[in-house]
Amino acid sequence: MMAMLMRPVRNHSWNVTPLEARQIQESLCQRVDVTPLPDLSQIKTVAGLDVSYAKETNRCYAAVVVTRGPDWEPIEQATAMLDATFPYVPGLLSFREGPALIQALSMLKHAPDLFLFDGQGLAHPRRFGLACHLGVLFDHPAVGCAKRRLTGEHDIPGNTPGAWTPLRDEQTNELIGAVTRTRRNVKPVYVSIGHQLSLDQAIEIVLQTQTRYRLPEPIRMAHRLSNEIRLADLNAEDRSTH
DNA sequence: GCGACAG
DNA sequence: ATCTTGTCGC
Repeated sequence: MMAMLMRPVRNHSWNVTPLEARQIQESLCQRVDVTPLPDLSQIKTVAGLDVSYAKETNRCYAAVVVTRGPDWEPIEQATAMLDATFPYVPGLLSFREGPALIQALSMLKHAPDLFLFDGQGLAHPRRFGLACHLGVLFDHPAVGCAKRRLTGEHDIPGNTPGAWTPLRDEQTNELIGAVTRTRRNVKPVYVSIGHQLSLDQAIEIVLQTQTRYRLPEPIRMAHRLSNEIRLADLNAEDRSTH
């Protein structure tokens, strides 16, 4: 029998109301582990994860691409198509994308050393963004790398690759992420802890997996793959309907 | 009531 | 995020 290597060590109902979703976040956020990894150089493979959607059908197309450093060439990929049962609500993204991403991860034959998500981790109103959520469910190292801000205040980082400024909760002054410049003359990205590493290490992962574009290579590849399977699915649907 | 708001 | 053409700039 084939062992399922990538499966959550804990789970919960995904068929919930927005109110219940917030309660789950407030409960699970206590399990986020910000202990630094003992040795970042032991991270050999990074999985980029992303989801695209079909406007009409509301279907989710999840993609995970496992890459190996130092060049971050893809070594394995997996996808999943699932109809969304939850709407997009700022702060509750993981309840929309989570089920499809979990299914895609379950298809992998090799466990990546770390998950890199297209979204926030701790830089979230309840400190439990997508990267924290799946990191905790899989009990696996995870990083959040978002293109836009969800919450927190910050200054603009210097226009030099690697430059970053703290993203803080203005009320508590808590450090929740790092606004990080990956390329000169390009808008910075929002990096935050997902699970089982430090903010410095999360930043380092994003910078190391970045090549010549704004976003880390694993995320770019997952983004492309999710779009590919979506377009393929929509084309197949057209051909069967006509 | 008004503005903000990952994907 | 998706729907969409061309267009400005390195």
